[in-house]
Formats: sequence, structure tokens, C-alpha cells
Amino acid sequence: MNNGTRLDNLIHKLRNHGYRVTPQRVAIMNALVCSESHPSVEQVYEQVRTNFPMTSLATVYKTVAMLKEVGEIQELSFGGESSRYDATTPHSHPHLICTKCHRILDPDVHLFQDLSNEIAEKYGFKITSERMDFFGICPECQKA
Amino acid sequence: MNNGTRLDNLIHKLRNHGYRVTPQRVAIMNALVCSESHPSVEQVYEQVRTNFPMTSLATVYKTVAMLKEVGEIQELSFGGESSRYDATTPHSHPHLICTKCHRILDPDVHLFQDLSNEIAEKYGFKITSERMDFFGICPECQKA
DNA sequence: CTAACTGCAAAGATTTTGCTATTTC
DNA sequence: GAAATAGCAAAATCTTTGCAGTTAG
Repeated sequence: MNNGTRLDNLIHKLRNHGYRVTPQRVAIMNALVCSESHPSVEQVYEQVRTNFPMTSLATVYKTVAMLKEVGEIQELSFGGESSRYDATTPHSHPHLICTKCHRILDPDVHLFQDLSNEIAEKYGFKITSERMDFFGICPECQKA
Repeated sequence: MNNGTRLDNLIHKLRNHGYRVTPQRVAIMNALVCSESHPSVEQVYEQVRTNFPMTSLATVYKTVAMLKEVGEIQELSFGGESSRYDATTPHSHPHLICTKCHRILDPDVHLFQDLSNEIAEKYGFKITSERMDFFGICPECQKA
């Protein structure tokens, strides 16, 4: 799915949930979808403001909360630091987080879903979402 | 390992890192080690104060930061809410988190370490810690 | 004895909220 | 036109910090 159709998909999801489609929300969703870096609210806000200066930080927070509630973005929170968001795919997936340069990658791991199903069955949990983060040093930072 | 030896183990770790062993720190570590519920700083603070009223919240925060830095507790942070801590084992393990009653369980999953190794090798990451959370509704809350 | 630690209150940072004007549908 | 939303600033967390007095090693 390219970014254009992912954005369209998000817009439809909003409509289906009875939310209104405002220019601010479209700009925010577009910034989230186009970013490769799992941005923070602050970063989304700055990106949006380059093309759309009359948008407030509060609206970014509200939109992100709405997307979280609809289940279309994943929040990655860290102690102290601000949360970062992943809107690239609607389903959960693992993250590789470099603790030095703060880059976040999306590794390709298939065992993940199996693991989730196994745990759900074994413990009688009805799992709604997952989060799996690996913290470490990326190859580039290891060289440096 | 029972709680007593785990506490002794933590005390030795502190000494080895050149930190001092104060009564407050021991009380905080004991509360962390004895809790089954992955407590927040606030909860640790309240627990400690029942037996040791002259302990401050700031000291709990400082002690928790120190234990994190030494690698002896795992922090579980969530958007907005306060972080919760796991001191039961020094190595990372998955968590099952009920989004209704906020209970946190430690499921028994062996595939986890394999997954970690696989990712480290495939992406050239030097992994220092992992986090794996499954959010959902626990059996008790499903009944209610 | 002295470097590290505690406790307090104040400051920082992130996120949420109340309210009024505006806008989508 | 009516209900939802945007923007602003103020508030509500949660967490960290500076400093003076205290304590562990």
C-alpha cells in the first residue's frame, strides 16, 4: 500500500467512525503516513506547520488520540521522553530502537503473530494490541 | 530465587557499582521485589511509607532511576499514565497487561529469546534490552 | 571525615482540558 | 443550522533538579 492509499484509508476510517474530516486532520494524518521515522507529536506538529501554519499542538494531540482510539496508529511511549507514533500499518509489529541515535526501524518478523495467538490461548487473554520493542545500538552507531 | 536472596542480590549490585546502601534504598528495593503487581513509583512510595514514613517521593524516583541504570529493573511506560516497574527478574520478559483492571502478568514464553537473537543477527543490532507487551482483557474482566 | 544521599519545594516536560469561535456535514 | 472541531491558554500529571542538612563508608 502506498502512502496515498493509506491516507485515503485513514480518511474513510474516520468517516466510518462518525468523525469529521477537517483539513488539519488530513494534514496530520498525511504527516504521520509519510514519515519514515515514527515521529513524536512535536515533530508531526512542526511538519504540518511548514505547509499549514494555522494548526495547533492541541489539535495534533487530539487527532493522535483519536487515531489511537480508532486503532489506526500505534503509540510507543518511553519513560520521560515523549511518545512516538507508527501509522505505517494498522496492525501491531515489532520495533528496533537505537538508544544512541533514536532511530526506530520496523523489522520483518513473522513469529510475532504466532506468539500472540499462543499467549492469548494459554492465559485466556483477549488480546487487543501488542507492543514489542528491541532496544540496542544500530549498525551505524556501532561503527561510530 | 526467593525475595530475600533477590534483595541481597540487588544490594550487592549497588555496592559493586559504588552506590551506597541506605535504609531508604533497601526499603524501596524490598517493596519492588515483594510486589507482585509491577507497581508504579507512587505505589512503591506508599508501600514504603507504611513502615518507613520518612521517605520522600523524590528518593523513590532517584532509586528507581539508579536501578534502571544498573539494569536491575525494567520500566514499562504507557502514554500519559505513570510508568510501572518490574524487579522480579533481571532479564527482559513479556508482559500481559489488562487494559481494564491494569493488572500486569508475566507469562511464560520461551520463544522470546530466540526471536531476540534472530532479530539481532538479521539487522546487525546489538540488543541491550527488550520489551514485549500484550494488551487486552484478562479472563476475570471478560466475565464481568 | 567527606563524598554521596535525603528531603523539600520549585521547576520542567509532556499531555489534557475548558471555553469560544469556527467549520463540517 | 446544529453538532463537532480548532485554537488558545491554563491546568493537570508525572518526573527531575537545586540546595542545605544528614549519613554511610
